Amino acid sequence: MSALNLHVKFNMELTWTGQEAGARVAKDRDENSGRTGDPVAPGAEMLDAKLDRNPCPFAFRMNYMALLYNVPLYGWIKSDYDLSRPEYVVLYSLAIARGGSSRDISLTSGFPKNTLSRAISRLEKLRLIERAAPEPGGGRLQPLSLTDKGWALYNETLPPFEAQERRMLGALTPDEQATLFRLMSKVVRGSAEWVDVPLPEIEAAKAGKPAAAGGKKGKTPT
Amino acid sequence: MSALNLHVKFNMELTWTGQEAGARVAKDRDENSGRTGDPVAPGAEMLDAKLDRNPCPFAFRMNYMALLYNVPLYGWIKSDYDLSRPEYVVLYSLAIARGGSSRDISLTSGFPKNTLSRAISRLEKLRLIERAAPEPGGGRLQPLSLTDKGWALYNETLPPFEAQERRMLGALTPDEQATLFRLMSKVVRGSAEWVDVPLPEIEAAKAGKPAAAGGKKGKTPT
DNA sequence: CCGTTCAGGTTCCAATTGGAACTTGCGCTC
DNA sequence: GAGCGCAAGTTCCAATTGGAACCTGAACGG
Repeated sequence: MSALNLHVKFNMELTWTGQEAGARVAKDRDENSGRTGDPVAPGAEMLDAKLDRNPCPFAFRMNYMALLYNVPLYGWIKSDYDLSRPEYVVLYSLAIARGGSSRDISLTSGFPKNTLSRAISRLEKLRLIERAAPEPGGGRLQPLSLTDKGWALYNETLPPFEAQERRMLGALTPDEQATLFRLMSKVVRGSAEWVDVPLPEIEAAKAGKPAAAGGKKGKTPT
Repeated sequence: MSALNLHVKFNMELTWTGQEAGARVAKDRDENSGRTGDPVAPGAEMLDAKLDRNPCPFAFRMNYMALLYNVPLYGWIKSDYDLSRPEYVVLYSLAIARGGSSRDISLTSGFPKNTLSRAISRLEKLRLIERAAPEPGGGRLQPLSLTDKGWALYNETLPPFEAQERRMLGALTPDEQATLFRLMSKVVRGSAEWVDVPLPEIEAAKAGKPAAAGGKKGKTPT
């Protein structure tokens, strides 16, 4: 991740339609450059396209918002604290749920366990977290927790994360914020119903066309 | 990204409070294992913590939802079509906004331009996209577009993306979906106001503590 | 026109990543 | 209470990634 400083002005401009229906993008300044004194932000047309003519408008918004949030914050954590994103995620996760294990963090953050293993080792070496003795009934899980130093770092770095969140939500009224919050909660909670059910559409695609390019593990059931 | 098959059951259990206030996590089966016939999903406690006791509840939901969506879909694209995520993003972007350039895709997807350069080269080699002659007034921008083969691949792979989106929104009524959609749009559109304004909280932190660990470019203004 | 600036795109290379195989120790069964 | 299976965590290594430097051609000013 890197760039991301769109200025986003809504310009409509749907000139030049190719052969099929739909809009074209190309350059932005176009007819404006040197004429209208209104410099359209670069990439604005594709942004509009992705917002307005997207078969997955929800997914795009979601990913774009994640970008807006994560890029500046983790960039800052990296440059000012020299912690990678997985490392900071571990720290953050333990601040919220002390005693959590690598597995828990993996399941709630999506990072693979080897990446987390490394992150945890480094944080431990930096004396930001520590491993407790495994719980009696808890299998091989290693309960982790923040050291005082870890807590200090967490407390020191939290405000910008909160601020960015507030800033993003600033476009909404308090009521709207509450609604957004409620609906997103519903989606997340609802995901329990289907997370481990494979998408029928994918199964169908696989059945019809058993692994396209190369077809690594070309299983062709039926 | 890899795992992600939580079953999410709401179990409350706030036993064992450390020294400070707050909840602990550790293992899940805990008192249940072998007793209650209700196997709590692994990681459920940390999930609950991240949902209920998170200073950035909005950001978590956002990232978690992105995970739910992206992991299975891009995993499938990788295994069945041997395209990386940036590669598929290029394809998708051009399907929506034909004639777009690498720069546009970078700005709307967050991938750095060298990653996209590679992705574009590969897609071109695979005859999925092609570069058009640069537009007259468009600087050095390379307008890109899908080949017939590219369109075919896009049309073939789109349904699961749409299906996953529908599945995620399945927890909401149509009205709620419309609301969620409206609010997310507002947040994204509103971001134009602040994307390139550095977070005051970060600036303050930098001023007070000029680059912590190591302090790569230790600028100490004032 | 010619030089300078600027930005889109490419290349280089070191660092990070993550799939896969492996290790280890709990907990279950016989 | 010995063996087995399972899953948490680690290690290995090849592939991907992305920061930084670079290249190149358009646009602009003289």
